[in-house]
Amino acid sequence: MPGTTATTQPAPGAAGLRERKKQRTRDALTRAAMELFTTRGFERTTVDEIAESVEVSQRTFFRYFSNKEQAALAVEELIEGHFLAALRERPATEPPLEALRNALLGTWDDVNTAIHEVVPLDLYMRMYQVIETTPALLAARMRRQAETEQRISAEIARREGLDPAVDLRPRVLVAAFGGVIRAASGYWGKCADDSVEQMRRSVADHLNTLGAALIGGWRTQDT
Amino acid sequence: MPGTTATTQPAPGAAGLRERKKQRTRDALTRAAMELFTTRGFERTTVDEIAESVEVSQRTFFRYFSNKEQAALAVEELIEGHFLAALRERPATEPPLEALRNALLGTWDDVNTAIHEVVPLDLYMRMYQVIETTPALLAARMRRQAETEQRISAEIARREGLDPAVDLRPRVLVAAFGGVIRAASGYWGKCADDSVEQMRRSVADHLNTLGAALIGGWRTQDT
DNA sequence: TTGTCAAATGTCAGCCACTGACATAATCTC
DNA sequence: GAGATTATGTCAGTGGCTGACATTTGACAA
Repeated sequence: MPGTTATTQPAPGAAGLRERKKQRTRDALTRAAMELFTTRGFERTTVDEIAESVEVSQRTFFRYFSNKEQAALAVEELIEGHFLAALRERPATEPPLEALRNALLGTWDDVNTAIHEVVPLDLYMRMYQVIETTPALLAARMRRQAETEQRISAEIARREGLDPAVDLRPRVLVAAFGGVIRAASGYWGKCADDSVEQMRRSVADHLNTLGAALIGGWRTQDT
Repeated sequence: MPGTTATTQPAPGAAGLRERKKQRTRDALTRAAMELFTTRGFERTTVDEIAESVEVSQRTFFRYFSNKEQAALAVEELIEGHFLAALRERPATEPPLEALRNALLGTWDDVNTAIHEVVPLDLYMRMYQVIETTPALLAARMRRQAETEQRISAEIARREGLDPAVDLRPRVLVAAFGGVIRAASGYWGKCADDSVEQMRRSVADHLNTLGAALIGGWRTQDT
């Protein structure tokens, strides 16, 4: 297999040639996949076609992606990875919802540039539409999101010094947070020509609404 | 295809012989599938094996279930169907979260008997474990849950006279509600010998917690 | 009962996602 | 440059899923 190069963490600057080559084929594969998915549709694109267009064997494709869906969701995975990293670096003094909010809005630009290193933005936007209308992709996405929410909850619980097995508040908060994101991006997806900047504002607004209901610290003793 | 007999709505008493036969094979298939999945595991069970154990062709299996996952999630689908029906019948005077809560707790027993008409309860409980540990099933489940949450949000919005495209509160509330359910059932799944009754209590408790933050009506003018 | 229609099932051929095993070729390390 | 690592190609095979068509089975009326 192509070593365990996490999709979310491209090697810093210049690792060995081998690593750089792997990163290139991975990017080429995701890009080719997205290109094909957006033109021909997800199910009407075969893995062989993707592999062929990068001049790589089908087997190699499956060494980079455990399945066809993963290639389609590579960018979203990248985004969530960035978000999680940002969250971990929020100062411990911020109350939960504020940390989530700031992590999201604070890395918005970083994320955009990171995406752009792999695919042009409009390709990603078209891909977004395909995902929204392809059952297999929706399922795969939901699953990943559930996993991510799990990790986020764990991080929130850690920050607040709670036992996530007992106290459900982190989970509930994150579920609500996720709900806002999903609702907002669902809305965004429908207005085809909305800019990314607009979405940022939209999300920010909705998060404010949520805040009214859930904001505030949970710590028993305050520092 | 075997007509559009909704899985969630078994014919009342005695429809034609044809209908009854269909229902019987459908139940037999789900039961056989669950039996095999719980003993052999999901991926190590082939559709041919399921079909064969009911003495039906593989093709017929796929006329009842659009894919292997659906057979594994048939019971959960049944449950969510019941819940949604119950929600629609809650009096319009109840505020949102209370309606959700009452719909859930009020149909608990109905649901249990409905399940029992198809499979023994302990089989369902074992199946629950399998789902929790099988990626493909988690993905399929998440997807269905997302769809259900969507429908629930729509119903809440309707009750409250809100436009779901504009006002995100229904979505957020339902997301939080779903988060509680998922967290509670996740917890339930881990304590192998917990009774269903215990879970009912657990869910009820956690919903109370949530209530403190979100309960109350949203209507602009109260009746 | 019987004839007719519609719906359910079986059979068969085929596509495609995905995997294990082994051979080959490209980097890395010294 | 030799030898250890690691990525890639090739090949054969399994299994999910579908379309097409023939066959059976229950529904309904004459």
